[in-house]
Amino acid sequence: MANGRYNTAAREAIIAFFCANPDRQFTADMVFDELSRLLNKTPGKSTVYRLLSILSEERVLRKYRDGADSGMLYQLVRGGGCEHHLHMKCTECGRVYHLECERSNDLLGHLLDEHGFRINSSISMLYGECEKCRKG
Amino acid sequence: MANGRYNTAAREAIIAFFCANPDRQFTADMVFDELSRLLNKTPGKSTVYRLLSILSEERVLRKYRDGADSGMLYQLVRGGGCEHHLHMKCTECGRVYHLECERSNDLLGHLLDEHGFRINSSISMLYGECEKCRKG
DNA sequence: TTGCGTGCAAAGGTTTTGCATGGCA
DNA sequence: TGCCATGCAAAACCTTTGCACGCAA
Repeated sequence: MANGRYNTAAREAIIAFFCANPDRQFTADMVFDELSRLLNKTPGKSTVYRLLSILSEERVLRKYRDGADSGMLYQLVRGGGCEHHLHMKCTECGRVYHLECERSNDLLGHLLDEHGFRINSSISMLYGECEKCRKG
Repeated sequence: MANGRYNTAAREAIIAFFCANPDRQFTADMVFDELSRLLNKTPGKSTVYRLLSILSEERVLRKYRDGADSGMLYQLVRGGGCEHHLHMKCTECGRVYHLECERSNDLLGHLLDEHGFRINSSISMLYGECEKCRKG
């Protein structure tokens, strides 16, 4: 590989798994369980932890915590532009929505201009219920 | 006490400590260290953990995690109304600001009416730099 | 052939829990 | 007096790390 890393089965499987679930996030344990189901030969848990850390450093994944109970969570980093809009995570289904609407960006400008707060969108998260879950 | 709990020195000291620092948040370890400095007789660490959990259940404190590295954090719950506005935490100084401005609330209404998202303000947090920290 | 990747087991840090004792009301 | 609170130590949990071996390029 270009970056001085080898392209192994475990690495490919993890990337493929996250790409198949771009708007969801998983703990190391959940990834481990999924790989166990998908692959014949399951990588060890420490390999999963190591790959998740490496992929986070490479900015392929985002690593964060969420709420009071969870362990570390990992999610695929979207192509680009996420630093320019807010995100909202549904507390029911866990999906993350990109709030790429003008009103959200207006607020960020207002907070900077009038309140002096420079919000870092890529690490901020709003929580609530999405439409599907509210009406479901 | 009214809620079937006893009012002990450790409990009072923890509440007093958080009341003295209403806009900051602490790990159990930090609370333990502070109490060690403030009190002659320091409560054990497990007592600190237990009291922090109990106070969180009683909604005196809020218990949450933050970012990729931190342990559990605890912060005093403000008197009321926090469920009606957004909050912003400065990544430099750690202070939490209450965004009780019309524009923030407009956004919440917009997200509900136009996008179907019902944001839960009390568990959402924006991160960024506050004016003081930006200007050094 | 070189050096990164992997698995296992052990270590590390944080938080919780069991149990006997101590203290509030 | 009856519960709740506390301290200590052990357990539980999640994540990282050391080391020897395996495998990609």
